[in-house]
Amino acid sequence: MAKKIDLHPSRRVSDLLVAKAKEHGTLSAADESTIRGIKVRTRKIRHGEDIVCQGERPSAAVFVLSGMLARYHTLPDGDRQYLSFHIKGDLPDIQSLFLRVMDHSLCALNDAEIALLPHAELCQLFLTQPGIGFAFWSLTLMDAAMFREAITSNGARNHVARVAHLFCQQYFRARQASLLERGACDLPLNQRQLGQALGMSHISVNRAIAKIRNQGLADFRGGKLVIANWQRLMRTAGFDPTYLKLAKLSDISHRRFRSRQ
Amino acid sequence: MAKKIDLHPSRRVSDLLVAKAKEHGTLSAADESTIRGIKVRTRKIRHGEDIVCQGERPSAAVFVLSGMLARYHTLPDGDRQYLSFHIKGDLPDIQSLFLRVMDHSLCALNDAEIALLPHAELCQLFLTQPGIGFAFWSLTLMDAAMFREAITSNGARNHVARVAHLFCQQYFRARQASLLERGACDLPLNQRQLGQALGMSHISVNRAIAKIRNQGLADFRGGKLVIANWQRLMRTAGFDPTYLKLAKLSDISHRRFRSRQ
DNA sequence: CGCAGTATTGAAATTTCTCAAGCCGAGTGG
DNA sequence: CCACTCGGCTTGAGAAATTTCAATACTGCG
Repeated sequence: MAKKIDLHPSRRVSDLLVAKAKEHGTLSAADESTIRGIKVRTRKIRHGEDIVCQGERPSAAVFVLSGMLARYHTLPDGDRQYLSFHIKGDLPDIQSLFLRVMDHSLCALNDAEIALLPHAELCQLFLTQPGIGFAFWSLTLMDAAMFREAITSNGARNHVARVAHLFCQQYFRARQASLLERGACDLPLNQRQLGQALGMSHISVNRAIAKIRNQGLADFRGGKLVIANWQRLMRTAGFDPTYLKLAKLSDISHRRFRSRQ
Repeated sequence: MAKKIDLHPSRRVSDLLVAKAKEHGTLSAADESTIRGIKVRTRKIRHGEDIVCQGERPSAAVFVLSGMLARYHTLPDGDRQYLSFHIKGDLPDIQSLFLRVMDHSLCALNDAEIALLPHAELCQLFLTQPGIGFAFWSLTLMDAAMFREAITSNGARNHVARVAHLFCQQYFRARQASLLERGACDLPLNQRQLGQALGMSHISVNRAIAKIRNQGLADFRGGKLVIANWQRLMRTAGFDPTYLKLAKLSDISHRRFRSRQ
């Protein structure tokens, strides 16, 4: 319950946020300084703790600084369906800006640190600098693309491919975020939780992992994912990272400038 | 392939579009007239025809005027995974504005009519009237909420509930769009396609439908969905329409006006 | 009338889940 | 240092769910 509040948000947060926005477009100097002007609070979250719950109406958006967060639905029988996993640099709930209530919850899978970006400030930001708004909009769209991929994975892939696909996605995203450590990345889940993400029993998860391991594709244990053969893993997963690649927005700003003249 | 192009886009399209945007916020007179100023082309699509394909980079967004559209992934083996179904008033691919390439395809399930909104115009619109941008952003967020719900449905619900849930969702949305005809709505899919949406075989779909029918909850045949007992259907589906309800945005504009002063 | 696509049904084959038991490694306390 | 516990991982085997295969109706339409 120790929700420590750090009152002097380090420059680190702004740097990260600017970097994130820059991934999706070129920021003007004004854009950048506006982003740096956002007043953020940081907060430490303990392993397993909920950050926002289904049904709530938060007034700030979460920005992940470290650790891994997950979104999940709570089912009538109390069981969970995990929907997505989030790493440093992600904004897992900007949609809360525009949706009335949370349709799902957000929790920390390990000890994590987040920054809170007040909705009011974000709104203001988007109104005055629509370019920034576009960058954030893009983020929510990639989110949707990941959900689509999950639908397909859970609906149409066999167990091994399903697990392999999740591995690929997490590994790929961790690499994009420079979070790899000697070919490995964190994935602080147990097999049961993996099953709750992939719509399969933990036994099936175990057997799928065993196959992946035995075929020398990857290893996963104790919350660490180690890739052994990336190419073959991608192939058995049917993983195509296109859906994770955002438009550079150079294109968009192009269009923008053109249409302004 | 007869892609008829209607060169005098009726006021009907603008009316619909304005109505759509108004669902999510209050438009100023200026906003409204700007929307009405968008130059649209309308197009008739034939049953089964693709409108945009996976891998393409469209330059206009689709607005559904009549008929039903579907988004789907094409799997390596050529099979399909349907991701969502869209009715009159939907904008099934605004995300194409910001994502580099389509990660999925869009097709017509029956004969349909669409309007094409050029990306350039939309961009321009969002830049000058961010309020409109917010309304459209909201739409993509509800999209994501529907995807989340699909993940949970396909991952955690049994066959009967899964089918029932899809029925509930489509019926609910059709009602919102005033598309009901004496308690029934169109759902121009066969059982096989239903299976490709829900991650189950067409046999299982058939048996699930049979149960739903025998229990007097609903009937589905020949592309028509008739609800017999809405309350009980919702209950067996575990359907909670909260995720389909967008923020009225009165709230957002509130925030906006406040933060401007 | 007959065709083509769709729906329905039964039964076998397969996958997946549930249940149950044993294992392993980390942390704890004697 | 060792016994103990706890959570997570692994494995086997029977039960249940699901898919596949195959055959038979149904329906709208030319």
